[in-house]
Amino acid sequence: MAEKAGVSLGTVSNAINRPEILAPETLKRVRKAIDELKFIPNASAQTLRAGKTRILGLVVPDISNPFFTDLAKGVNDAALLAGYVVILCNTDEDSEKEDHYIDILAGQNVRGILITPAHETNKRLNEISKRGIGLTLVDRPSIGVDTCSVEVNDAHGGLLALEHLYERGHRKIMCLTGESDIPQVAERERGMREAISRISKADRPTIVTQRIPMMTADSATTVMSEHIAEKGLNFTAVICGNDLVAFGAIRAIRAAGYSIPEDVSVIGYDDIDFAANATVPLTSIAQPKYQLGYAAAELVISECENPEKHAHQKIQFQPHLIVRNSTRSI
Amino acid sequence: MAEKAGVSLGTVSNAINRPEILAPETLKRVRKAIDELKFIPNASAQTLRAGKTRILGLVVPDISNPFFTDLAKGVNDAALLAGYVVILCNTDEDSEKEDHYIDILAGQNVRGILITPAHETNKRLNEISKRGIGLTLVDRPSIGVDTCSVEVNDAHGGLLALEHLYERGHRKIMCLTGESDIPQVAERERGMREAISRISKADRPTIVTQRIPMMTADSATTVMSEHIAEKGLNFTAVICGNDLVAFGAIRAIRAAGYSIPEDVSVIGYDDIDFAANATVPLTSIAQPKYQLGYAAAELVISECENPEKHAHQKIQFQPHLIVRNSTRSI
DNA sequence: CCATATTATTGAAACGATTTAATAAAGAAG
DNA sequence: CTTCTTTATTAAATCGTTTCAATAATATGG
Repeated sequence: MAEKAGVSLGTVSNAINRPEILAPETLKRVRKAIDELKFIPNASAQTLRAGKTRILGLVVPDISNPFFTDLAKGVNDAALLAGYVVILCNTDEDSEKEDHYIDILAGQNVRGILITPAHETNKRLNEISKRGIGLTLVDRPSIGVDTCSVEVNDAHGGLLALEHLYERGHRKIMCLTGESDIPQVAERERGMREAISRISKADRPTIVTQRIPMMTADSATTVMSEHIAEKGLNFTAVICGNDLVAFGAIRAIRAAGYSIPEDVSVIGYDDIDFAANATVPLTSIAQPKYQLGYAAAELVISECENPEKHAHQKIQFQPHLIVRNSTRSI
Repeated sequence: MAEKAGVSLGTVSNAINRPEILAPETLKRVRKAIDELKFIPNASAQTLRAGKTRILGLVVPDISNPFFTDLAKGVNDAALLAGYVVILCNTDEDSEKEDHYIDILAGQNVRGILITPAHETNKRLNEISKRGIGLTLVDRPSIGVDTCSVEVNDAHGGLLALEHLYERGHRKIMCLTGESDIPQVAERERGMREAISRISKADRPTIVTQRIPMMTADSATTVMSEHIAEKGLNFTAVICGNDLVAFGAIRAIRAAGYSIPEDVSVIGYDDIDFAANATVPLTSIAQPKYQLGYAAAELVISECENPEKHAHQKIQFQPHLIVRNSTRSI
């Protein structure tokens, strides 16, 4: 240690953390020694003593999905500004991997965790808070857990999608989405039902729901192909769980010899950057991805820095419809 | 602490790290207590004792680019397998941000750093190694720095692109790419020159190089629009720095009233997932993105775990051409 | 049945910082 | 010249783990 300056290590600590209490002359001497020895405090020791790091954990189901990429960017930027750093955890929608990562993050003493749980709210989440780790749910409502959350009005998104198709004359609509234990999926379906209930009974469209195991293009292609093979094209429009799913569905529909939007209208969700550049520019429900991440990071950080006077809050953004060429009137 | 099992903390440590030396009965008891108390070892304390963390830093210029997303996924997966965790740093191609992140990572005592430097090799990189932090260059040759590197044969990629266009009759080719201080950009141009040199002198195509400040779609659109406005369409094909740049270029070309591939052939680089689903499915040079990240992570980890008998190595992958609809014969 | 070898567990030191209480030195007041 | 403040510095405790030497318990052999 830097007692090359002829002082005790307590004084060194003071020189770094409370320079004002040192005699100017001593301070100068210590600083010189610090410089000469290129002394850099050991973060682990500091953490161990203080019990808190400046690390956040971000747990997402699929970092390949540009939605989460943009979100992660928002988180990173907000974190950097506050002097935090982010550990990225990709779960591939696998609950076990999710749990494993949560344990690792807890072990790393992260100060806060931002998570989009892959499935229904994870039991482990309660333990996180109990451990004194900040927690914010991202793009998920906070049901059953007492935390902050940042979400988008999914019911409204579902409603927008359905109304759009209804107005264009579609009466047989497929909903190609994830498992119903995903709160978000459930919410959007609720919004769709709400939209339907507003329509006069005689004219109500029928919905055929097709669930896919993973929210990826490949998964969507497989399920859609099977559906068409078994039941034919028993719909004129598809509402997809996200844009990747929409791309996958389009691929399958085309492979079966149909065209978009001539034979089938397709609507995506998230409005990722590529939606505009897709083979058929994709009609989609836009969400403020970057802002979602940014706001979420600000929330956990505020919780971390001021745990006692922190009140959990829920920020909700509104989605909106972007009409492009993948949907048309019939 | 978990002396609920009625053992000393030394025994708990043994139960976790060298279970074979414990009496089976004791082991069972300790494990039960660990479960019940949801005990997770404190990484800071472990780190303090061991003098080393199990954290890697990944520094990339643009996490929004699916190329880096896939790469990051590879890094994460390899890291998870070895019990490491990854801090993600996005620099937006900004050297200052890059330096700042490197300092932060050093302060966090990361065990190793994986970096794709935005510009010419960063001076700070030498300091990293000196500090005993593992270092591997990703998707960049290691010039001037003594490290491991994982790269793709960029010269060959450039050659493939040029040969493809030459074979299809293109003789006036634009190269829309980044600053020449990016080694990768330089390498690809070298490959293109090599391809040209193989062609009989009379028939050699001319190359007009247009550099863009950032490797993003927006940046490409701006530069391409300006070029067309000033000089008209003085080329029949464009070789782009990456697929995002290609999308941006296509947007500008279309906005100017031309069609792809009728008026201009466009070739991208990276073959990101969306290349196949793009408005015009994009011809591109494919790189093994995930493997690149995976291999890089394995390299740093091996360096970290065995610093003394580690020999720096350079892994090189080969790119290959994927022909789609954005290029055609003239 | 004792001595020795073997196995299982424990106690204490160490890692590197922060922090608090204690001490030493200097200055002011009586 | 004491005594009391004030200021500057230090010694020691602490954080949660790992590790090694020491001890206790059990088994083996003579």
